[in-house]
Amino acid sequence: MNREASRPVMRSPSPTFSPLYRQIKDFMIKSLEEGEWGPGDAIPSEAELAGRFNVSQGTVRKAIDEMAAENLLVRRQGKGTFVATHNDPRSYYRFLRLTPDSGEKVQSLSEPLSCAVIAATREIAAVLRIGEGDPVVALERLLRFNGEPVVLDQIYLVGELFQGLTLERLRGYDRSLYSLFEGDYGVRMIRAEERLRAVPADPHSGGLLGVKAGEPLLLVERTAFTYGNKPVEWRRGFCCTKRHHYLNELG
Amino acid sequence: MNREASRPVMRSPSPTFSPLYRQIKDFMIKSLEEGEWGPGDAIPSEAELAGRFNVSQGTVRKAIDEMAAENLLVRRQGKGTFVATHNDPRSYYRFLRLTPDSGEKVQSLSEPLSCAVIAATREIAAVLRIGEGDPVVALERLLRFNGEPVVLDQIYLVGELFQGLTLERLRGYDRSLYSLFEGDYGVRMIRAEERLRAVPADPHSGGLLGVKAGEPLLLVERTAFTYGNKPVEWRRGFCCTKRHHYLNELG
DNA sequence: AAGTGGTCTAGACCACCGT
DNA sequence: CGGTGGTCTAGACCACTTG
Repeated sequence: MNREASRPVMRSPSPTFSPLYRQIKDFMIKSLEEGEWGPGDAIPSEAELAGRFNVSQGTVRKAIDEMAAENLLVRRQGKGTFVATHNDPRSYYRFLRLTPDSGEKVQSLSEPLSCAVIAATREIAAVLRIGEGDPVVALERLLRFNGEPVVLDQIYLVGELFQGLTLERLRGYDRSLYSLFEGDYGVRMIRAEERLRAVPADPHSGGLLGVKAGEPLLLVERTAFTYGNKPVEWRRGFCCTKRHHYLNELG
Repeated sequence: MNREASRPVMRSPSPTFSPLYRQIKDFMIKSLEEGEWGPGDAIPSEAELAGRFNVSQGTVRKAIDEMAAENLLVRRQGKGTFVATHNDPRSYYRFLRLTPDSGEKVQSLSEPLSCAVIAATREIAAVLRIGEGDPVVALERLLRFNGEPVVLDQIYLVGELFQGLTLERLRGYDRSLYSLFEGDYGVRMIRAEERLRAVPADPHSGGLLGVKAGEPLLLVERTAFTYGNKPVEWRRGFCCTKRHHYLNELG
């Protein structure tokens, strides 16, 4: 990547052209994917990377800027640039949009109910892009806000990636699920899509959330992706929205 | 803003320090607020602005970059930089998250039902930060997807800003409401917050949406803001989510 | 060809963090 | 103090649009 001979650079009239900073970004993302730099680690300094890629600091900077905007990296002035991690208060609630109507900050607590390996149904297989019948870790958990049950989550994970996950392990963990996934299985969630609907409570979910069957619940279906846009989690969350709501910012 | 004498710049050990590019950004936002550059207009070129502010092009560029990231401006290579507008297919559905389950693109059509000036209730006044009893334009409309009624919106607008809005005007308009607000009243929505809940249908909304009273509807409450974070619209949307859902991307 | 935004460089200096 | 990211400059050249 320099002005001289040794460049993977593709210049000008080429359909596959991409600017230097993007090539560098792609390379760095690959480094993240391959675990060369792990969550929480400091990556090399801008000057170091500029030297390594034989480009100016400004070009490295632009690559890092984009990755920071995508929450892949976190910059800290004077200290360095770090691989983002769910094991960090700052990004702890990045994927949790449910909040109390009162606006207060309350403590949320996850109560795991069950955890088992099952065979992927056709629906699960389609979402996770695996084969029907392939192993899937299915877990159910109740999310409480200040002790009050608010969300019942039914979570399905690509079995291949989460072998050995048990109810005991989940029970002994006090941080977010994604923090555990990242730490124990090296699977980092970087993006998710959620689909929301209003549905009537069934006896099972209603019972756990303290609402009568037939009463409205907010159903949040989430597909979560790791590097390379690979879906690794599908979950259904049944939310009681009597005293809580799903908050979304439209930019 | 130069290295010489004539600068509003505040340097170094100052609690109110802000970098040059941010001062330029603030100045440009003020220009937008004051209508100096209207929606759809081209703003001066980067070189022109650099000369005007007496800074380098890179500094202006950084200011514009941020504004483009916030959807205030739109860059078009070779043509110029333009003030964002809702009257533009590209940003037409920027605030509409409801989509058919099938994933098809379908035509949505707004059917205005009523439009009147009312006195702000305590709740409306609080959200819009106006006085209780102040004039508010209240309008109700039905949103159809492929003819099928899907959303009933109850919309409240700061009366002072939307004087003279009538049902006839709404009926004769085929683009988005925000496009009309921007064109007829010079009020541009730049940001919104939505709060979602599941609620039982009442006879009124249920009737219009074709669901029985008591059946679950998705309630979307939106507060929309114009420049300076000023709330100018509050709306409640009752959505039938039998064949549609609210889609959200979590970055 | 002229004008716009997009990329890249080389170098300067500042702000912040740790030792 | 040295090392990090953050800001800013001046100038070069490329890519895209329009006339």
